[in-house]
Amino acid sequence: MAQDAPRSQPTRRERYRAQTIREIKEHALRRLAELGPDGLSLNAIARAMGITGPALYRYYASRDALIEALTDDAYQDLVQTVRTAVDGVPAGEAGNRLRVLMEAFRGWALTQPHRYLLAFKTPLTGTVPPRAATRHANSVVAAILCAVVPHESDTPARFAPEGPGVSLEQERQEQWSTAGSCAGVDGPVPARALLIWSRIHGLVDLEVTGQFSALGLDPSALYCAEAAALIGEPG
Amino acid sequence: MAQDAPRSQPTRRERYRAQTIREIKEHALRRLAELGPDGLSLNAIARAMGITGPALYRYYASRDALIEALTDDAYQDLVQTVRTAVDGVPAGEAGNRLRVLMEAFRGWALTQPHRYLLAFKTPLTGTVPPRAATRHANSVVAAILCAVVPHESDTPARFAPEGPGVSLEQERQEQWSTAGSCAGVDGPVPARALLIWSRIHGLVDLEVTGQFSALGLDPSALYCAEAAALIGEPG
DNA sequence: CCCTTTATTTAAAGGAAATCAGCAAAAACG
DNA sequence: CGTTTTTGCTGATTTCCTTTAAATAAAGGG
Repeated sequence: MAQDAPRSQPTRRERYRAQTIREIKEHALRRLAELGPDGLSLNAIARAMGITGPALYRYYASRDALIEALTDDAYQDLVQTVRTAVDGVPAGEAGNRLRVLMEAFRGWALTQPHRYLLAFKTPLTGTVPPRAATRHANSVVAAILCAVVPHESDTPARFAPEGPGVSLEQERQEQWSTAGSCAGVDGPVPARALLIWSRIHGLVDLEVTGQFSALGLDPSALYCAEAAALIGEPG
Repeated sequence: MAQDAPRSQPTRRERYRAQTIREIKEHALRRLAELGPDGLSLNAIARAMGITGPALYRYYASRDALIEALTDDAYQDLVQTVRTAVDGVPAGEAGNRLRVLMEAFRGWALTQPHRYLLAFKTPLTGTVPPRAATRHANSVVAAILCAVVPHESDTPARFAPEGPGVSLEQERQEQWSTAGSCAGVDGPVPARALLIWSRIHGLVDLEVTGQFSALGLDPSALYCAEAAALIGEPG
């Protein structure tokens, strides 16, 4: 947990270890893309890397730990991609920012569907990820909010009725100092961000899982229609 | 393949076999609900039934075959539930039909999230289900269309641009005589049904996977907002 | 009562996850 | 330089799963 190195410079070992971890993730993502989430086997990754299975357990405590790390990376990468894309559009052009947001989101998901499914297909319900889920969901909503709330705290309506809004503020300050640069996002999440998220997710998820192609049609026009609809009803 | 019995009455063996299949599915669904999709093991099912593992291979050729059967059931059940719910509302009240459609869809998904995930989170992309995917997607769209297209072929816009609209009509007549009662659904799927589907799916999927509860909020108000929005822009 | 079909079992091959004991090399320390 | 510790890895083992193949019990039909 606590790093012994005083953060002056990473030792040779640390660099080597970090590189190995990177290599493990690369192989894992490759197998994930080819074989699907169930085909992800630590043994196979090790074999592909030229080492034996148990060697990987020095880097990840279990198969689930590796999957969790990949999921974390996926959320982070998705959010980062969306953020940089949106940041390329002036804050004044709300409509264009939304369009860019949707295209960035969709593009990321379509170019690496396995990672999108890894992030959103896993039933967080139940017992699987306790805190990570909150962190991930918050990061996505924060990115959307950042993208489309024009100036500052617009917040046309609020959700999160009365009960369990406790652990939210905690999490936000514990783990989310990196989010930053989003003004007026202290209270419950504004409804507009959730609306946008659910519409984007609906389209992207149906497309990624192949439902549209099963129907024999191209959903591009639907994205345009949804973007237009969202711009038309800006809260 | 071909049934020898002339369909006059099922023999004792056939009844016994059907009951066994039902029992297998029950145990499978129970384990699916408890352990998730990856925890579904033919051996465990057999053990719970008091028989040995290989005995199940008389009923399902493989684990995937069982999953496929469960997926088929899930789609059929979902569509059936939605249809009967919507049929309880007069055809004139388009807004209420849409609301009932959304609530039926959501209710079905929330009461059995494992079946919803089984149906929609399996990456059909790639090699998994060739024809079944088309059948399933069509059944969902047909049910939505049936629910909300007011009188007959409204079809405000059309998708499926030009290319691969070949196997659609074939499938529709081969396997879809049961759909029936849907007027004006010969050509490409109207955009409105896809719009409704993607919005419902976005909300339901985020809720089922626990993203909303991870945010600490109740998405009920979002459903109302989306229903109102869809009624407000009826194409 | 025999014979065919069906249901189920045992046996076994093949693979994966996870854990343990042990070995070698690099690093850290004297 | 030499010793100790940490780190990376191997091999063996355990358990569990899927799936095939062969042997056995049960049921139905002539």
